Amino acid sequence: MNASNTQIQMRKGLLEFCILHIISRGEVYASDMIDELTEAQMIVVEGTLYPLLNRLKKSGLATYKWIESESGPPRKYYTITEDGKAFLATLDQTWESLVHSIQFITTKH
Amino acid sequence: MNASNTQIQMRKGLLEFCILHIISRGEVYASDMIDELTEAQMIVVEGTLYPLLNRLKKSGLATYKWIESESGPPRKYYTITEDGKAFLATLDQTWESLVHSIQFITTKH
DNA sequence: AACGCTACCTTGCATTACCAGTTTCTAGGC
DNA sequence: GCCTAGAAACTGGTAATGCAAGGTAGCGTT
Repeated sequence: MNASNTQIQMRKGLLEFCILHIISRGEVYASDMIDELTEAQMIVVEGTLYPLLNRLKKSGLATYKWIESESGPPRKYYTITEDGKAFLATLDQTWESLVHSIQFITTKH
Repeated sequence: MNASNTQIQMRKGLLEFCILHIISRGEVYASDMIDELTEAQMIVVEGTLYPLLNRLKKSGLATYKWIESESGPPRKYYTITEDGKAFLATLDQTWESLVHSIQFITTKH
């Protein structure tokens, strides 16, 4: 039970939330997402991201289309679906509730 | 991939954080903790709490002593250790960082 | 002594993130 | 054409955690 492991565990499930937000703003592919997450200090590796994207696709929350690159292999550009938008709205609420709950517990005299 | 499951996943690792905060305020036993968490709208069941408390004990972050009840079997009253206080301080920082990261991602134009 | 309640604990399952690779595809040099 | 380098997507295997559904034991009441 060390701090780095706890950090990982705290982030569990929040990645899905972050990815949905990122793809809700426009078409991006995996490397773009990693860049954005890294900028926000949420380090993610490819091996984590790809299974997550496949889960989102399989659940109908996200979709993608192949777009050829000017240099290199084609890329999967992801976008959010209508179902994804609705789901994201509930996740926003869940996150708000969670923040309030933690606030309540951590600030109690 | 439904909302309730996501809710569960989002809370992963945060329970440990909450429990440490609760026992840092004084001696409590399991039912007290569940009451406090429920009041904060963090639903927890016994099967989740007891293994977590054993982990905290085994890691030296928390300790307990048996106290007899006026009505019923004796109870384990938990308190935080010095190591637990130090660990809790790092968790406070981790939580702050996490909130900032999510804030950064969810509010980006 | 039989029952119910309380408190503590255990087992099996599902989910998720990480690590360490592998495969596929394109571009460019020989 | 052939080979290498690099980018992009993907794939087991492992570890950690929460949940559901139980089980065990002590205490008081009837």
